[in-house]
Amino acid sequence: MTSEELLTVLTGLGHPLRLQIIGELATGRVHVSELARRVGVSRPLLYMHLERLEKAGLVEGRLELSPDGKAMKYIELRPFSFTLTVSTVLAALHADQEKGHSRAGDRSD
Amino acid sequence: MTSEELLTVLTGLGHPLRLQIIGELATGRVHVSELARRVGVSRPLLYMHLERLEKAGLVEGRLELSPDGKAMKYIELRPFSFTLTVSTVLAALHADQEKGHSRAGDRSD
DNA sequence: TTCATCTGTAAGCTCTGACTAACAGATGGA
DNA sequence: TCCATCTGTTAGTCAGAGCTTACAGATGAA
Repeated sequence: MTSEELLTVLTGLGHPLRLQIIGELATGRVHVSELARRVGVSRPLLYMHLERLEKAGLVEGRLELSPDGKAMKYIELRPFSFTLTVSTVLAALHADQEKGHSRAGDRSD
Repeated sequence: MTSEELLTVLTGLGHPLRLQIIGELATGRVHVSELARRVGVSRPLLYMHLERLEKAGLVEGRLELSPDGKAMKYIELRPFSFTLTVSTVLAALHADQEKGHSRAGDRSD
């Protein structure tokens, strides 16, 4: 795991609303509009946060057809487990060098 | 651990430069000016990042006198270990309610 | 005294993450 | 038809994290 991937997870979880979203999804999958109502935010805003969670691989969206024929996008939690220690960080920084990234913040692609 | 504390750690680690700082400190304590040189940033900027790391409890600063009488602020890593799972998040959200932190979307059941 | 090093902070700029308002398209039902 | 629901996107505002420049004070050595 590179530091870039690690950072995607860290900053992905690093927002109160996104923690709340994780909390809501813990009990089962929910479609977007319903989720927006539950956490009390607008849909466009929710989309933005979901995008970050999805990029971090913490959440997954699936478009389905409801019984009454309406398109519904269901969001579900992807089980995750990360250990945060000094070793984790060192491993990430080391993985960067293997990939040719000389420093944590470098962007060559 | 409340979600606020969890977020302090997540956003505390959630920056490339701060990961790099952790990496530098892993081999041993370093004083501020030297650390700034190693990670290649200005001292004022480093102070800002150190402040965040310190608030998250990941790092500790100690002012000491060098052999030649100069004041030196040594930064050292505080060993940490956090597990990031859905349960962690749920526990944090639960801890919030115990503390009476109410939000807009809170349920009272 | 002057220089080089260390400490610490304040003022300001920039850029992006966070957020709102408004749009456009599709479906089922009254 | 019109209304209610769902989907998705764009344009724009705003606040704060991130960063730079500049300051001020202390020490030891030349």
